Amino acid sequence: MEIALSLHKSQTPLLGTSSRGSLSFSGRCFVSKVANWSHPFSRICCSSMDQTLKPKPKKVEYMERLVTVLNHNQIMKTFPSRLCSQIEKLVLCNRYREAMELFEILELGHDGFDVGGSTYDALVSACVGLRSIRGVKRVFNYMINNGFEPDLYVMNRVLLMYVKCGLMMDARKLFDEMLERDAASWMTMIGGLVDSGNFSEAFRLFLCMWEEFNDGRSRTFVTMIRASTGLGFIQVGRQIHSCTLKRGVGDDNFVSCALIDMYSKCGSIADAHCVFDQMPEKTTVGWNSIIASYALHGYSEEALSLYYEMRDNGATIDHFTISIVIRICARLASLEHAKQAHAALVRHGYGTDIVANTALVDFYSKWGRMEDARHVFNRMRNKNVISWNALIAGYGNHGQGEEAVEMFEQMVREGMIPNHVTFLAVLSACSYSGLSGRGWEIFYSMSRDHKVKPRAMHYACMIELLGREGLLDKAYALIRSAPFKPTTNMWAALLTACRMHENLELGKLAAEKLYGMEPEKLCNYIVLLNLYNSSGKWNEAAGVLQTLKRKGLRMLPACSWIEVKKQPYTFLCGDKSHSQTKEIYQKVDNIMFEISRHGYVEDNETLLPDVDEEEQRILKYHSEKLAIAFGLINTPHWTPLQITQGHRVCGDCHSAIKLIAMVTGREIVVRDASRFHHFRNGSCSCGDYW
DNA sequence: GTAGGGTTAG
Repeated sequence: MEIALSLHKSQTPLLGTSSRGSLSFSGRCFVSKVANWSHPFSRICCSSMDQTLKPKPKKVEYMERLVTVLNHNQIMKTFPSRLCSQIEKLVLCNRYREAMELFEILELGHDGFDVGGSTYDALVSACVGLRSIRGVKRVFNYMINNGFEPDLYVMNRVLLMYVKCGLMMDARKLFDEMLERDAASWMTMIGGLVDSGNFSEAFRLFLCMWEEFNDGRSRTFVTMIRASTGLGFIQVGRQIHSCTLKRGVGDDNFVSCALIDMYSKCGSIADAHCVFDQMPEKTTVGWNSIIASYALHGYSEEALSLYYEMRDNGATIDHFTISIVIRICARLASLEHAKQAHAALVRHGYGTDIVANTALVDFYSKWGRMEDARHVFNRMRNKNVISWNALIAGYGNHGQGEEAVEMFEQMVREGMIPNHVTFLAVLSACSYSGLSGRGWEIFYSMSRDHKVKPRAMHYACMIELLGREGLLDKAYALIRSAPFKPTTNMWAALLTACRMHENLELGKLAAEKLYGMEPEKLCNYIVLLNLYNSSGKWNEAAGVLQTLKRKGLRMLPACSWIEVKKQPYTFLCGDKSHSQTKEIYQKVDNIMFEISRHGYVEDNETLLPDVDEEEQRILKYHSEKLAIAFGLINTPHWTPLQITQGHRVCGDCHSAIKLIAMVTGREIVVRDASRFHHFRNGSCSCGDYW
């Protein structure tokens, strides 16, 4: 075995092999007669996915009547075998629900009829397809009651079903109890561990398996490459990579794609590209993997040009490709490319794909084009929790808090189970829109009604909500009442609220907590500095400045850029390097004059009170303002301006841009690394997000 | 002879 792994010390020792050839875990041996095991099922509660299989009273009546009629009929003698062949046919064409309905007739009318291996196999397949624990329990009970000894194949299928349903405890129990195991049993179990995020355990089992089966087929390595990706240790991934080369499966398409993904997620885009270059045949999945890799590392333009290269090379574009491209467009704020991707989605026949459509909802939501987002969402035939979350977050981030709450309520009514992201979206929507009462109701309902434990982010939302209302003591009390150690997000929310409401004492406390946790983070000091400045506490402000100096923390010059005719133009604060400098400055001055008539008052609060007058003058020419002026001069009046900033928008700029959007009638989208700020006709709906 | 594998969305 070529792989040497250093796993976490707290792990229990490796599996041992008992004299009977079965594995023992933690000293306990789980060998028992397979036919007797009914316990894995007895503890299983019915999955919600089983609802459709639950016979309705009327349906039972109908079935019983049907069976009674059949019992009185001569057909009865030949009927079960016909039923079986019908079940197998239905499973072959993926009509699992109907297959299980026929099985119900068997259960009701033919208990005692041993249907035979192939039908059991088909029935387990149907349950796997339906992810139905209750179904497999029924099939298995029928099997055991009729004296059928499940063979290895059927056992593997049941194991797979547990794994696919995420019931890893049951899967493990079954796996331990299996008298016979082959490579498929091992890799099903290991794959399940990888899917459930238990990567080190997956490696432990893999090492055990390797002693028993030296299974060097490509699909085994693919699973272990995924495990390396999950572990995040590139060295482990490299060792698996070298194993694939030694075994001669390094060129396998599946292996290559898994490797591209692994190298990219472990931080090496160069290695990922190297694997891609060496692929003998560049498949769609290969292209998708490399495009996604570039996108993951923030190389959006490169990713997009790879997509065009893929298209030009005649590779098949699939729904994965389009989903990735839409995501890239969201990051580039490129409406034009996104529209093309939307069209390609429909043209290639993936108009109903849930992931691609969710990516579109997300794209339009990020852009603040909520009508478009809603339109795509409404047309989706299938929606999952992520689709709902994207829409709710969209409404929330663009100031439509009531719509966000409404969608949340509709989601719950329709039986979709909200997760922690849903609550983050709806709570921050309540916070931004000042829906305090509703926010609290939802916060309390999280663990009570939806069994979702509030995390630090949810607390931070509530602290922000209280902070906006000026209820700073309550916000502080909430921090102290949290059942975990308060995080930086929570203190930062309190500090921001203190700055907003000029509460020096609490602000100082929050800032000190933050200094302890993030001593090198500049913005924590700046917020306190501004709080001191606005309260006229010059000595304290000077103290903060001294701390900054001592720590060598400096403000980086702000930088923003705008794309005009596919060409990006970059501006620094007070930048004079551009050839149109004169016009740009004139435009900024004009706009400033214009918006001052609409109530804009320049914020004279400066971060560095000791800079001279000339510098002060330059500092007011924020990079965003210059970029917007450039955009106003060089783009047609109907196009929205997309400004990207390398920093967080400051309060002064924020109100200025809002007013510029109003007086010029232009739509302005300002985005930073993680989120969009959207301004349209003077209404702004953005807030800080973590 | 069957089953276990890669890429996408908040």
